[in-house]
Amino acid sequence: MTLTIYNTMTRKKEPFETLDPGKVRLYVCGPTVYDKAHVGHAMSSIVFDVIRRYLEYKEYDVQHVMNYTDVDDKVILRAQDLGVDPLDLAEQYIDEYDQHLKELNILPAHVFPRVSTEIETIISVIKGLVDKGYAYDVDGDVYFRVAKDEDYGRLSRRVLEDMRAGARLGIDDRKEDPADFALWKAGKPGEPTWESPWGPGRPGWHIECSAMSLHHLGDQIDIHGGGNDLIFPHHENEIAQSESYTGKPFARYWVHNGMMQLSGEDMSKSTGNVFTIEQFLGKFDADVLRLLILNASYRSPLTYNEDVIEQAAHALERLKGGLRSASPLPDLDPSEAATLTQAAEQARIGFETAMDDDFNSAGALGHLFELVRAINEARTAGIDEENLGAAQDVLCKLAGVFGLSLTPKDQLDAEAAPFIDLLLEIRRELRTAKQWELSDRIRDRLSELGISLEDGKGGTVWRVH
RNA sequence: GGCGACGUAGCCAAGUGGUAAGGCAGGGGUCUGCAAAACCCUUAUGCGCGGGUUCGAAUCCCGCCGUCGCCUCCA
Repeated sequence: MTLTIYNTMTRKKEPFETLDPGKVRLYVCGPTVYDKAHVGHAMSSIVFDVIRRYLEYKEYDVQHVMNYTDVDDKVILRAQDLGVDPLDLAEQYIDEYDQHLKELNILPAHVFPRVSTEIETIISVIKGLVDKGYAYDVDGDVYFRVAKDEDYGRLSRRVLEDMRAGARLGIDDRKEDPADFALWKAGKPGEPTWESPWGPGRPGWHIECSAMSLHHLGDQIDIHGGGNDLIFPHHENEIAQSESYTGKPFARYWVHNGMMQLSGEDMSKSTGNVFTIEQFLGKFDADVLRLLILNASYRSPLTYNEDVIEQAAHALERLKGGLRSASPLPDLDPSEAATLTQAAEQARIGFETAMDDDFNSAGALGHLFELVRAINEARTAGIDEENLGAAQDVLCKLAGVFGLSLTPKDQLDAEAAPFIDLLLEIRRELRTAKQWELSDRIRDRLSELGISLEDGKGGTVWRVH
């Protein structure tokens, strides 16, 4: 089966072909670290994590780079407000985001470059652009000469003329063209600055990604990702910079995730202000956020509200339910095993077919649930552990492509288990004696403490809910 | 104003020409002492509205209505 990927550049799904066979160079634009990260940032990281996991599932060797923008207007402004050093502030949020990536079970990129550690490359790229006539300096600033790039605007399908007419900010008449953008900004007091051929200053926003991608992945990459809010101007400008500098096509596939709908007062009410990743993880499992995202197309805007979170939480319970252990019965119809094996195989094929179609995770998820049902049916029929386990392995492997851990919530201390078992033992005797009131009280009280009891044919099992 | 998305059941959502996946919620049932979980049945003759093309349309075309994003701060 062939993987097809929607390419923002062509606005079409295209068969996926890599520059080097079996190897994928993946660059994803990471956050500007000026504040706590919110679930929208998590969405982007999760989307590209799943893309990476699926590529690796298909046995591609993926080289993944994600940057942190630690030098930027927003960081500087925020630091000035707080009266702290901008780089320290950035460092703090980078640490936090690193932690979030772990908690969200996102595979770490192979390289996490930052502006502050890539100044050398950035300056040499800017220098190259100036030498080739694609950039010019004015009073310590360096601007990209948009007019010199005849392809400018082809990713966002914008016409240069319209952009000039629509220029909103005060026109800076030191620029040759209102559409020209900054590669290097002359330093101002209180800002972090570095020495450069144009005097002390700092990089503009767009140049960092061109430079980092070039530095860590080479002149050309397979996939460049980010939120669709970055298409213009950020990615458009990256293309202009990179291609003007190398003279080669930059990224083969431009992949953009849709925005999580977070703005507006209605939204803050409906979510109880669970916006930051920290807040979300304080209340819900990381798998819930994954499921919420994977249930929809990565390219579409995503509804984010309390209902949807609840639904995802319930859906997660159902998925986990598929992993419960067998309760084998002796008089099993032998065809059950064959039926289950076939269901697992169908789920695998369905999953891959969906994912091959531009990472259709919602379609793929449907196949996971179908497998869960088949597993549950087989368990009810009394299938043996080995056959059930084989199907559950398929479920886990496919769920793993989604980065779902499906692990139970923080299990109680191991010390609690014997006491729960003791209560169950007493309850069993009470039930034998038909002391329903007392036995139900144990069940109800345990439930309040977060332990669910399930009375089955083989006895009572408990789990944390 | 320019560019671009989207509108499928109570909610989320897949599905780009062949007769509507999946999840959540709801209803009925099996199991159970009662529950829970699980399983079975059930919930859109219908895909924003109106036309058109076609043997056949959620899917293609035209118009209208509505929601949203971007237009040099943004994952």
